[in-house]
Amino acid sequence: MKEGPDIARIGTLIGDPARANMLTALIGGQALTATELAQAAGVTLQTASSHLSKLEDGGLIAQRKQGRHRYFTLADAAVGTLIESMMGFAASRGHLRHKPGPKDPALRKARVCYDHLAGDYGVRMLDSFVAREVIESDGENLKVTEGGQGELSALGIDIGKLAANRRPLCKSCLDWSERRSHLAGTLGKALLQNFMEKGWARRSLESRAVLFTPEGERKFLSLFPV
Amino acid sequence: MKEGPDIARIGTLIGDPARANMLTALIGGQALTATELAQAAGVTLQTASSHLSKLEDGGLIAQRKQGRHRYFTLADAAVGTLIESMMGFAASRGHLRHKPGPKDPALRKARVCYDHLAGDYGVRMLDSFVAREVIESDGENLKVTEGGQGELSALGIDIGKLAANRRPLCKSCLDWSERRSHLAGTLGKALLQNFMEKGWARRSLESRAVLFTPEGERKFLSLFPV
DNA sequence: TTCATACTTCGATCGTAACCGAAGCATTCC
DNA sequence: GGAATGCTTCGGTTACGATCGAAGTATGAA
Repeated sequence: MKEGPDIARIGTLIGDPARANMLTALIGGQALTATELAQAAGVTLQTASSHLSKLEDGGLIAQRKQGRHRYFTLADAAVGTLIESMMGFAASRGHLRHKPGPKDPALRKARVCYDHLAGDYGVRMLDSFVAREVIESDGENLKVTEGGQGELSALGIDIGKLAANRRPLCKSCLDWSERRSHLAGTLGKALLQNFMEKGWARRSLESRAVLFTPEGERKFLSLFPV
Repeated sequence: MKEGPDIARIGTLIGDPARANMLTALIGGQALTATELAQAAGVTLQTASSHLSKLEDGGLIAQRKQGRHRYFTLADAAVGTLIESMMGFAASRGHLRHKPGPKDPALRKARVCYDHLAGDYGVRMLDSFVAREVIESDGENLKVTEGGQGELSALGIDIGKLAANRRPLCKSCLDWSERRSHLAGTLGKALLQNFMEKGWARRSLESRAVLFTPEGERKFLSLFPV
């Protein structure tokens, strides 16, 4: 009867809260097991299994067997782009899931986006890298410049080791609170880890907020000027 | 519990076939009444009314009362962009709604996209306009050039009259079969109308296909070379 | 071999939302 | 005024899918 692409089908796939949680858990780019995804979605393993097979049938995710684990990832970059654009759109309509509260400002300031830094500070860091030509952004993709490698290793980041990983080194990730991009990928992960190892910041126990110490905040801000 | 934008909510809104049909009917940019949308969705007026209020609550559509009619439109351009990107994505996963059949090639060749020409011929026309600098495309948006106005009026298109309309003159619309843009807006509508008035083409009665006569096809192809 | 872990499949329950008939407003036409 | 049109609201039915317990399969460890 009707012609054209079936947007209702992918709408339905994304429309279930459990599946939406799984997909958002996967936009970090890391492969996750069924058990981890069940936990992220807040459902039992059986239910998660059913959701995962639906997402796979729909072409949104892919799985890779490894021993007795099954690692799930987004099928390709297009899925991540779609999810991110939907997040931006949802945010623009005021469809947020969090209840406004005292911890909200902290979340907007700095929080974990799966494994890397997001929020105001995350955006600021990427902006600063681009302004100082440590990272160059040719349209969509991000790349560490030749000169940038030295600056990063001065911070204690071993680029060569990170590049060996199959997960992309740099990735831009749309920030729903700032509506701008921040740095994801293994470099984004390594940087956040670096800050925590130096004692500049630690993860909040109750939420995804990243809490900076006074000294850590001072160093971070001077390291990444606007 | 969870933070971030609620993509599940807009997923659910788009995920219902009736609502998806309504939204796709609206991407042409024209305002439609509840009755027209009910017909497009294939449901009764009561059901349509319920869907429309949900879409409005979700910020996807807007309504305007006019006499005893209510005209519905997409809330803004961002909604159109989202729907189009979802259509492109759905097509890339092979989620099409039409049953493959004899009329399928005809649809890919030329069809109506609400009120303008889409498919291979639609893409070809826009490409040709851009190549000959009748229309210029600065990134996302389309604009008729100074020199282009003469060429269009030679075809029998009165640009001044079209520009008076509140609906945008030029609009690019992503083609799900070609995965490239074609020309929408009042100009796109006027051109298709023009072809049909000249007897070059007519709409198929069973589907959205546009059927060219042998002579019309010859003229069209020579008018819009690749 | 036996046990443990990781996950899928089956089966049954349950809640929600899509659906339409009927009735209720609002606006316009005669 | 009354009738017709356009749409919304209400109420009740129905169907689909999300959920989880229990059982089944596969891989790895002891």
